Amino acid sequence: MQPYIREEPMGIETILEAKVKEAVAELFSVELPQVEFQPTRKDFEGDITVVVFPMLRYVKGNPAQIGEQIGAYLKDQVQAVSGYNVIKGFLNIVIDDSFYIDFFGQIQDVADYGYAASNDSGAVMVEYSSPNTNKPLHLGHIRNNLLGYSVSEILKASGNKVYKTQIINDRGIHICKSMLAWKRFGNGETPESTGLKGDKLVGNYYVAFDKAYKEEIAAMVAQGVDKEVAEKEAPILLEAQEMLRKWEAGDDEVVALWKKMNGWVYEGFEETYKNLGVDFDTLYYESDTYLLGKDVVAQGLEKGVFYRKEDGSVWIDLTDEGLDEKIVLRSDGTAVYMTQDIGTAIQRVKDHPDVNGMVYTVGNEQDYHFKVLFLILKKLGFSWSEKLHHLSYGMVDLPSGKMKSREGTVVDADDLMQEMAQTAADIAAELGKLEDYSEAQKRELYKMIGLGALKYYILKVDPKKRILFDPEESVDFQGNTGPFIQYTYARIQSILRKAEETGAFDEGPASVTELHPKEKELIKQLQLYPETIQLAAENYSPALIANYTYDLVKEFNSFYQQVSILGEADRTKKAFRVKLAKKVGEVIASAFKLLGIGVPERM
RNA sequence: GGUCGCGUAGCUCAGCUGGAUAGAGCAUCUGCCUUCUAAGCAGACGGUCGAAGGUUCGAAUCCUUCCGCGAUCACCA
Repeated sequence: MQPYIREEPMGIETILEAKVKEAVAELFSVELPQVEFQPTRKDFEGDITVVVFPMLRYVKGNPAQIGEQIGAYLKDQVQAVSGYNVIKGFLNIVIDDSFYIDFFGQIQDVADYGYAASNDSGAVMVEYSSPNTNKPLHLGHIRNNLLGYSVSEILKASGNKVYKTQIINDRGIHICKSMLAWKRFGNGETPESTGLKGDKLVGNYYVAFDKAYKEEIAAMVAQGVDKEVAEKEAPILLEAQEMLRKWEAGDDEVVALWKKMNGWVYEGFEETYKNLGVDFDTLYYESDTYLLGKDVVAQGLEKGVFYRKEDGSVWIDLTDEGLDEKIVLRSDGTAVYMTQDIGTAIQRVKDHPDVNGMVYTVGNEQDYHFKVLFLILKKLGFSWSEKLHHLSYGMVDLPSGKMKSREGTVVDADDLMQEMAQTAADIAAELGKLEDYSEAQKRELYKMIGLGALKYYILKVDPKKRILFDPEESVDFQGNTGPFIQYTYARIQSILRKAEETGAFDEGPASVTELHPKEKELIKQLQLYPETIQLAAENYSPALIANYTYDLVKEFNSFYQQVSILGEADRTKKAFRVKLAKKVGEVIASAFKLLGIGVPERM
């Protein structure tokens, strides 16, 4: 989406900042570098508050008195200021209803209100998901996908061009383990023959490998072999390693099996991504990129960024930066993880020359890796290295501890989504809702609500905090939740349908001249949407969007409860309230779109 | 042990570059469906912001130390 360029309505802060400076210059002959504002607390009269204390560095005197003088000046000089009061060092300013009415008039027909005009600073590539292909996706991947997708949407809304990407870890010892186990124990099973999703089938063999491996170790230990030796020399492990060597050598049989099983996994992943509602613009495969980066290492050696040890391995010394020495090429000349990531980053810019920044959505267990990666790219002199960001997020843990695929202690992504939809269905049945809907309509709605609950539950938390997920305790559908917000949206749509039928919209151009306090609060909250998007983009934090939306919705429900919309006798007021409700609905839908959550017409 | 992150109500979380009496939801308890959808609204209860120092007119927020939890420090990815 390309937001069109337009004039943003001028915020009250911008106006007041200039006027407060003017007041201080006039009254005290002092230039103020900046003015500090905050929303007025609910227990005081006013809409916006100027904090006087910071001015005391420049203006000598009593804060209450200074506030009083500035207040009087503003009321006299600024049309939008209709009153003020001073409590201690806080100047609370009352903004006239007409200002908010005008503001609403300016935004009510702006379709993509809140979105910034596109900037020209180049595209951002956002990487997320990036799974291994030996097992199905689980709850940890869900957090990763939701964050990556949402941050992409937020960056777009804040004016950036975005490429969504992932690097699929399709090669390595892990997939060889699944392949070997399938070859040994699989009896030719396929997704078709078993009715299993491809990723699930392959994942089962990964577990089967681990079981056989552990049995071999136990048998060897029983025969007196040292445990550590057994772990390294168990025949099944040696065979898997041999398989990896054959793959790297391009062995026909191994490569064919590898293609077949990865193919199954991709079909399974595709289904999961589709259900989860995430997508990608470009894909990278590790099998294509794992050899990249070696030539860059050679260049780095020439430049003196890296150095070679006697055994031939190549390193970078980051001790000056407070980090350690890090290997970038093995003594046998093969690439390590870091080599690959250096090469892949450079490749991405080659493939997409407009890319001027990248976001890596990867768990915080890799904080150190990315710190080093970014530093290396900087030392290699790439201009875009300044604009790399590791979107580091906390792990999703179970009450029993870490999720481990090998041990089967994972919350499966497909199962979880299914359960959430089922919970939504149970609640709807209990409340006796929408009995006139067809089964297909219901199924679609429950999926939307279930996913809304799950996505909101995960995204409302600050990304860097770890999440403890208890499968025994279901995700809430009440209070600060996705369904609560969806429900409010549905209520608004219900009003709009009725307003349409009764023609409540068409009351001519005349607008209200005064606002109900709840209407004023709503417009103030709407005003915050554009800056919230910018803040969320700067901080790579969907949680800010979630919290904003919750505040807006809470405010609307309070308004809805206290003020009649369609029951209002005054036709002008009624039309205004309908339009206000419509705008709130649009912003809810817009904000939820940034979170990747849908909104229902009814629920 | 070194480095990084986190620690706010019984539970889950907000709290922007320091600003007024630290806010929500869940849970518990009270009211509100003959008026636009009660997955809602209004209210009660609940906190030495991990601890101690420091900077400041002012600290949950910044600095130092300590405690607790987690991650990381591989010629693994």
